[in-house]
Amino acid sequence: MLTLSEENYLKAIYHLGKFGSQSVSTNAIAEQIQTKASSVTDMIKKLAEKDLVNYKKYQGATLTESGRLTAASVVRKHRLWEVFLVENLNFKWDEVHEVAEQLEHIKSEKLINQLDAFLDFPTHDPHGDPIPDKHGNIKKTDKELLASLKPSDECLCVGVKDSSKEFLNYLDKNEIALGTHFKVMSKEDFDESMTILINNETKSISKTVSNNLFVKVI
Amino acid sequence: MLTLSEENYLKAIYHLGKFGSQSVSTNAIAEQIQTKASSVTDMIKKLAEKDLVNYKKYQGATLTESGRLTAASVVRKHRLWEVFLVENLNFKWDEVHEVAEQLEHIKSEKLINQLDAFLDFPTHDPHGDPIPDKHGNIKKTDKELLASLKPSDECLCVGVKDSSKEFLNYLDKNEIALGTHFKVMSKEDFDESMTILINNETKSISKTVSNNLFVKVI
DNA sequence: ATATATATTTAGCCTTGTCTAAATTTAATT
DNA sequence: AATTAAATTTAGACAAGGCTAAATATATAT
Ligand SMILES: [Mn+2]
Ligand SMILES: [Mn+2]
Ligand SMILES: [Mn+2]
Ligand SMILES: [Mn+2]
Repeated sequence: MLTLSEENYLKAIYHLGKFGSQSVSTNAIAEQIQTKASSVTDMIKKLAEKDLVNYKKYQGATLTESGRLTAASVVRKHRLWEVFLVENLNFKWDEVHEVAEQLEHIKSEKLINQLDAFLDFPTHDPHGDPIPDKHGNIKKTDKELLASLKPSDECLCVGVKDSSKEFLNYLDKNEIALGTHFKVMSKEDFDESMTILINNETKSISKTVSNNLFVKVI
Repeated sequence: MLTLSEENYLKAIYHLGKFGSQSVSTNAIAEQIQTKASSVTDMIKKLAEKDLVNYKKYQGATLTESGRLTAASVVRKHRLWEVFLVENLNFKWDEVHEVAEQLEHIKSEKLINQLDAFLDFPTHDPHGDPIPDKHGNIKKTDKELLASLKPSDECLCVGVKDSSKEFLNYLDKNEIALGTHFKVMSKEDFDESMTILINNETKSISKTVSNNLFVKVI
């Protein structure tokens, strides 16, 4: 059975290295987990010992199959809890993350599978991120960044790349949520800002924003 | 903010010493928490430092008001989660405790208050134990041990004193649950076993059993 | 190819919470 | 009251997980 700390390291590698398939640097993990590189080295060694990561000195780490499965399970729990908080406990999408960071470490097969059923087997969390199934598989839907669209393109908002409180609050203020319909009106060459039509209102959004919104073209 | 371990020590004192009002011995805490007396001494000192317990060498510990409130909050969370697991996630009353032991340490005011509302403000957990309100108060209902009743007394089962898996399984097997109606038919002088009427069936139960069932006389 | 900068690892220390063994205090018996 | 037993505390050690500073390896720039 893994500790909370070990689970967090596996999750970091999972997120930073394409589900753990790509090598992730010590520094990147330290940044993600808000710790020091030296602590990361220690922990990676321990995880390698337990056959959860592949590690070669100075070459970063990837997840083993066992490590990937564990990380996916933690992510699954995180996202299912986020759904529960929003759907049943009146949390807003910018309030769920910290609590889910705690709940994702609760150990009970039955709990998570029953929660999954209770929520009617959701496929995505409140930020549009896919929920791994109990075998760690995610079926990836095709989505792209709003920034990549051209004038006259229409799409639905299906996810956020940055799910920081600040960005989510910005979206709330501008009445942008999952499912919101966008039509690209124009794109400024100078700074790549966009004018888009939302609910019959035109709004100008910066490149930073369009680069952090996932959409599905329709 | 307290650690998981500190919370568990406070809870132990709360449970062993009448909500922490009575002095609890080092050994009793060690037994409850499954640790060694020397570890308890260390932790009690730390909690006294933080003004959560009153401690005098060799005299055991009581909870301060602050400690009592914290302990009650942990117990509140534990019991609310138990209700959730039984009511919404298909857990049986003998399956909830271990998971609640983990969930009780999740830190979020909003989470627990929303959970309380979601469950419609339950007053008792699946074992009949009262749920403290957000101020740590419990309104105690009058209940007594089945063992104290006399022939011809009738009552409803309102709680279990021992909520071990073994006892709960025994009750399941004998179709005894919260709300079950009992009528005492006779009491054996020799071993204090009782014959009671349950669902029009007479059953003989040992003193051990009648001493662990809380009932409300009607 | 060499020098410099950056990334990573190592070494040594710290805190939390635990343990065992020894010392001390309190409780129980003679 | 003196002795023995039991409970409690102290002393010293350890593992987990973290940190800082120093050493080493890799990457970048001259
Ligand atoms: Mn999240
Ligand atoms: Mn999310
Ligand atoms: Mn319980
Ligand atoms: Mn209970």
